[in-house]
Amino acid sequence: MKKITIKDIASEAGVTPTTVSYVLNGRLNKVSAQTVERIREVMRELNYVPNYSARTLVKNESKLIAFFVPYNERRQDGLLANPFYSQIISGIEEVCRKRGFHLIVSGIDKQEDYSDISTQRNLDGIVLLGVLDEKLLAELEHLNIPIILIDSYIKGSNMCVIGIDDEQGGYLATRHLIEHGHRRIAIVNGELIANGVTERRFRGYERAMREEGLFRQDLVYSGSVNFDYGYEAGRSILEKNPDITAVFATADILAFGIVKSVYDSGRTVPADLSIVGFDDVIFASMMQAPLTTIRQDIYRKGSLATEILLDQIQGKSKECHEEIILPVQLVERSSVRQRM
Amino acid sequence: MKKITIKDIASEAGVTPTTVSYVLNGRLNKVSAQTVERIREVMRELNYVPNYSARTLVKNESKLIAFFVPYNERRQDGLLANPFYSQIISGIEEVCRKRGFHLIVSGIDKQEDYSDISTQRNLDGIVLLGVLDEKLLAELEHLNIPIILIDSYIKGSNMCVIGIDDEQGGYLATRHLIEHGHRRIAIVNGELIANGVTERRFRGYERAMREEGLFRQDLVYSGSVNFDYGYEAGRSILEKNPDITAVFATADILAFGIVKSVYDSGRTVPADLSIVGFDDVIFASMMQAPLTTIRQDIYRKGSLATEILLDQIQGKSKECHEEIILPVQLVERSSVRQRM
DNA sequence: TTGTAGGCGTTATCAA
DNA sequence: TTGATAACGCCTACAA
Repeated sequence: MKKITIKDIASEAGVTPTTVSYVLNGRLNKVSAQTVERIREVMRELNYVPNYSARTLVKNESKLIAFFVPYNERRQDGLLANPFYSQIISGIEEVCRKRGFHLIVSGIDKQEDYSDISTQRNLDGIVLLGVLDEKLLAELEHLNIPIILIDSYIKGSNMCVIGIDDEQGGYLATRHLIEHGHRRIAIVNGELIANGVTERRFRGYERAMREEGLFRQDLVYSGSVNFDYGYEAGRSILEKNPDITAVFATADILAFGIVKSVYDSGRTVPADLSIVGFDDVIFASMMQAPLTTIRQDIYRKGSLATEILLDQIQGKSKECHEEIILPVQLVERSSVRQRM
Repeated sequence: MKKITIKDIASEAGVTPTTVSYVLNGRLNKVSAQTVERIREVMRELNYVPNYSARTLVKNESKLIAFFVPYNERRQDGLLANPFYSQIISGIEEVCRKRGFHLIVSGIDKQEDYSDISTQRNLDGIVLLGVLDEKLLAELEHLNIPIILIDSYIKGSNMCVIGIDDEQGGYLATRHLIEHGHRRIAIVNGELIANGVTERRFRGYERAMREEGLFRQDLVYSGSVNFDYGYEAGRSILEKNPDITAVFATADILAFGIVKSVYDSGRTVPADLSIVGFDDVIFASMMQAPLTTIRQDIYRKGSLATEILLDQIQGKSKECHEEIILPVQLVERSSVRQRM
C-alpha cells in the first residue's frame, strides 16, 4: 500500500503541496473556500494521514510525551505490576488521547535514558514519577521541555510538582488508630529515603504519636514497599511484639501483606490487629474485610498532571513553580476495631 | 541548549556528515579505524543523540511499537486499572526497552485510530489485545507491518496469535470442583461474545459438566467482567440458588466480587461456597483466603508476544501463521472445600 | 577511504 | 489566493 503524502493530495487536487499544507494547518484565511473544500475532499478520498516524523522534524514538536518510571533491577515481577502504577498510567493515557497526544511509557534505570529518549523522539514533555535525585533533575532541565513531577519532594526550577499531603495522611491514619483506643501502634514502611513520600508519611505518624507521648523507635519497621515485606513485618509483629494492637502501613500493598500474615497465623483483622493502609488502591475495597486506608485519587493524579503538562506545552499556562497538593482523606472500612 | 546534529560532529571531527553517518550505521569497513575512533570521541564529547524523526523519515522504520487496548466508554475507572492490563504492559515494556524499541500505549475506541496512529508514527509493529472484529483485522492488514494478537480467537492472515488454552482452563477448573464433590456448580461469566476468551472458558465448563450430566442452563450467570458484576452474581446465587455449592468464575476479578458477597452475607469461603477463579492475577494469592484459580502467566504473555513481534520486525523470524498457546495450570489454594 | 548530491514528508518564508 | 524554494536531520547511491 503506497503511502499517501501531501504531494499526492496536491496533484490530485490540482494545487501545490504548499496549499495543502495551509489547509492542514488551519491557515484557512490564506486559501479560497472552494480550494479548501476540494483539498479536504481529496484527503478524505485518498485517506490521507499526516506523517508525524516529517512534521516533527520541521516544527520541532512531536505531539509525544513520555511517562517515566524509575526502575529497580531488583523488581523482577515487572515494573508496572503494582496497581498503583497502572492506575496512574490510566489517567495519563486518557488525557493524552483526548488531547491528541501520544504516550510513550518506559521504565528507566540509567540516568542518561531520560534525556536520550527525550531528544531522540523530540518529546514535547515528560511526566516523571517519584524522582529524588537532584543531579538528575538538573540534567533534565537542560532538555528545556516542560516536565511534571509526581510524588517528588525535591524539584528543579521551572518544573511542576504534583503530589498529595503525605504528612497529613500519615497523621490522619495514626490519629484514627489513637482515637480508636490504640496505644502501641507500629508503622510499617518503605525505605526512609530522604524526601520520599514514605518519609513524609512517617513524619505524620511520628507527629501524631509524639503528641500523645507514644512514639518509640521499636515500633518502626522499615523495608521495601511490596507485599512480601508487609508479610514479613506482620509476622515479626505478631511473634515478637504481641502487645502491638495496630499498624499503620504506609502503602496498601504493605497492608495486604500484613493482613495475610495475620490470617495465616490463625488470627483475624481487626480483632487481633487493626490496620490502616495508604493509597486506596483499587483492591483495598475489594477485600472481604475491606481496608481502612488513606485515600488518594491516583487516577486523578495522573490525569491532572497530564492536563497541566499539556497546557504548558500548548502555551495555555505559564511556567509553573508552585506545587499542587491533592487532598487525602481517611476512608473508614473494616480493618480497625475500637478498643475499650 | 543547541541541538547536536551529525553535522556538528562532522565539522568537529573534520569529516563530512556522510562519514559520521557511516560509523553511526556500523559501516565500519568503509571508514578507517582512526577516523572511526575520532568520530566516536567527538560524539561522546558533544553528547550526540540521533534524531529518530529524521531517521524514521528516510529509513522508514521507527523503532516504535504500540500496545493497543480496546476501550469501552462505559469503563470510567480508567482503561488500565485492571491488574491484568498492568501485568501485560509490564511484559511488553520490558522487552521493548531491552531491545532498543520504544512503546506507545493507547486505548482505542474508534476503528480508524489504530491505523491512524500507526501511519502517523510509522509504527514498526503492533501488539493488540483481545480484538474480535474481523473487519478491523482486515483493515489492519493493509498496514503491512507485523501485528501480534493476544487473546483473540479470530486472526488475520499473517498475524501471530498468542493465547492460552482457555477451554482447557475452564475444564480444569470445573473438574477440580467436581472432584471435590460438588454437583451444583455455577459459572459466572463475562458476556459470551463469539470467539472471546470467556466463551472458550465457558465451553470448558460445559464439557466438564456434561460429562457428568450436571449441566443446567440455570447455573449460568453472564454479565460483565468486573468486580461489581461478580458481587451481584454472588448475591443472586446465595439468595436465590442456595443449593449451589461452588462457582467457577471466568476471571479473578469476578471471583473477588463473589468472595466479597459471600462474606458480606455473613458466610465464608470456602465453607459456604467454593470458588475457582481464572487468571491468577497478582492479588489472587494475596487474599487472606487465597484464591484457587487457573494460572496463566500474564507477564509472559506480554513479553513473549513482544519478543516474537520484534523478531519479525527485525527479520529474525519468518512470517507467523500458527498460534502460540501458553499452558494453563490449576493453582490450588484455599477457596475450595472437599465435600463428603 | 571519503565526499557529493538527492531525497524522505512536511512547513515556513518570500515572492508572484 | 497560490506557488517556488529552502530547510528540518539523516541516509544512501554513486562518484572521486
